[in-house]
Amino acid sequence: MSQALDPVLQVALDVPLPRLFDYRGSAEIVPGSLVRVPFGKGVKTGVVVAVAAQSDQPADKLKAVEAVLAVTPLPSDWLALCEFVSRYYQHPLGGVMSLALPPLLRQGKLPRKLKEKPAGGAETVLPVMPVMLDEQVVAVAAISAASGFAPFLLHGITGSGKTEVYLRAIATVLERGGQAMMLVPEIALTPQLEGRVAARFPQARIAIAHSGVADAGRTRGFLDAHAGRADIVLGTRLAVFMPLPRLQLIVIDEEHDGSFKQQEGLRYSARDVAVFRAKQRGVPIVLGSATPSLETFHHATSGRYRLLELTRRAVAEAPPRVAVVDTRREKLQDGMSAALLAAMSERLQRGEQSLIFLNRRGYAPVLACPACGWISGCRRCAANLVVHLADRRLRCHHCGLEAGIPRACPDCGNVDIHPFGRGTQRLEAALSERFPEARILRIDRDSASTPVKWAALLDAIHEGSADILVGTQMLAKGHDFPKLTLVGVAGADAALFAADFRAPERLFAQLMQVGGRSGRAALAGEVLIQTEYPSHPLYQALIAHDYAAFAAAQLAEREQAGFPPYVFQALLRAEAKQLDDALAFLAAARESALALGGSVTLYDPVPMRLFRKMTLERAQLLVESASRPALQAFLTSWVAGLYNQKTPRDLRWHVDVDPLEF
DNA sequence: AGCACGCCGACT
DNA sequence: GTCGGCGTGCTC
Repeated sequence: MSQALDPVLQVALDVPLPRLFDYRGSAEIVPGSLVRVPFGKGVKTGVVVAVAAQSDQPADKLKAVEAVLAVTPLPSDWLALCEFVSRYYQHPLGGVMSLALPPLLRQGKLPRKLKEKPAGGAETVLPVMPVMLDEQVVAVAAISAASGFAPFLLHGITGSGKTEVYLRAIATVLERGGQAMMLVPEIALTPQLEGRVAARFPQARIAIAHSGVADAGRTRGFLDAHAGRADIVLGTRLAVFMPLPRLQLIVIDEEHDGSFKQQEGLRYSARDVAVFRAKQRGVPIVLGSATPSLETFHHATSGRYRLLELTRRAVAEAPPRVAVVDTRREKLQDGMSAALLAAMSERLQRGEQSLIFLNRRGYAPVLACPACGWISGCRRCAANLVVHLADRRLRCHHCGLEAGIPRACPDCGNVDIHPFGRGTQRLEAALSERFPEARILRIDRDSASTPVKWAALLDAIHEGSADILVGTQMLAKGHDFPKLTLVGVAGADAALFAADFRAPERLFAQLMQVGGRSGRAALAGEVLIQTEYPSHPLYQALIAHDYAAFAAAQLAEREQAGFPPYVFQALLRAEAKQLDDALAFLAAARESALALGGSVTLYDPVPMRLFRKMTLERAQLLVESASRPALQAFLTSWVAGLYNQKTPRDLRWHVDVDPLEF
């Protein structure tokens, strides 16, 4: 009799099904509780999402909750955040929560008893507060004066002191007894930032949240934030899910960076989720960048976000001089123009450093047979194996497949096969021939494969034991190289006319960023871009250091062509053993979408650019709408239908809302 | 996703 | 005669 009065708990479980599971509970279990429940054969950990008087399920199917974890129930705003993410990205709620919870809680465990860490160091050293420029003062004042939801774009050129603005805004929040959350794109950037934050706020308790933090530490950080013990949460995209009862400020550094978007599983954008969260909690959010994403810049110019500009360098005298080298009429020597070589030799004589930046993706050399046209392809992917001379191996960058370098062409037996394509290794060899006295350092995935190797490379650069650096995107981020005064850029033109409409945006950001590596100390910097399109607006904007002009031109093009941010997109992707199966699934999904109606545009299913990965054939279907709510409403009913229809066993599908990569 | 149940081949 | 292949179906 009393059983019928037991409350029904709706529990989110980490199973790939878009629904909750009902259990019999007891009156003291509230939403937000973590519970252990019997599920199928075993036991799972779940989150109580709601409590109801009765269930849609027949009473005899309901099982009872086995245990309640001794954790303060998660607050309703955290549940609402997960529910929003689940709805927006069309991902089961249990899966969202599983990602949002730290590893131990996910498994239903608790970390070992917390050591009470004394708040603040014993000897309190007063932090050094740099003097700010007027623009920084204005920005800090605007952020600190904001009340309620207030999104800011902090657009500041490299070296203009964005971090100082963040720190001052955080200081205000801490003085008011609030918590602050700061997200950065990469794990590699957190240690140095952590040091800087800790030095500035010796009294504050800081929780670090990224995938490199050990399970117990991450779980403790989560509980510290949840209990209000942590004052500052610092981390990568997953930190956006930390529960923060006293949240008063969110900072997203390098907001344009693509790594805020997860590219597998739950494909969420931590930046966009953070904006939702700021709105939900009614707090200011600062999106900082030297090269904002066009989405964010569009919001800023249309008045949805408030624009704060830092136009002056706080740390160095002048921004680097940017110039183009017209390579149309010139015979390049190993890919380098006479002007670039001359500039490099000048730096050598002066004892300064040069950096040659190879932009083009897939610059890596493949093995090719000139006799029959054979190329070293990957068995599992629609990609080529890349030659790694360091350990004389061929490697696939998509699936990790490795092979030795064959002596002869496997197709025709020709022994004269060799790497094709100008990679960093080739360039390094050419440079050491040309500048035999120079100490050359190559920085790529091979030479910086581990954090230790990477740190050693950075040390070498810092202490000046290298004259010429050769590298790819890795070098663009985060680090100051005081002796670097020349950046040469090769192979950038491909991005100007790429099929990917975001390629120019990325190129601009990258060149701006890599240019910012030069001349950050007392020495003036110079950037030389080799190009066959010297008058291209993108390069002209770089020369003029005019992000706004570039962004305006790009936005005009996007609007004209009907690309984001003027249209909203989602992709349905499918992968199967046979490409035809993936395409057939998408074609059927398209038919069901047409039956639903709604103001969306449905494109044809097409194989993905990397149409085979890990032996699976992949295809995708693009959906667009000029209206975000219309797209969302459509996706909700469409995806519900996809879950209900039975799909072949070996076919996997997922939705990518606001995709960055096609 | 797991993990069951459920019918057809090569093994002690 | 069984062990076991992975095809379908369910999990409150």
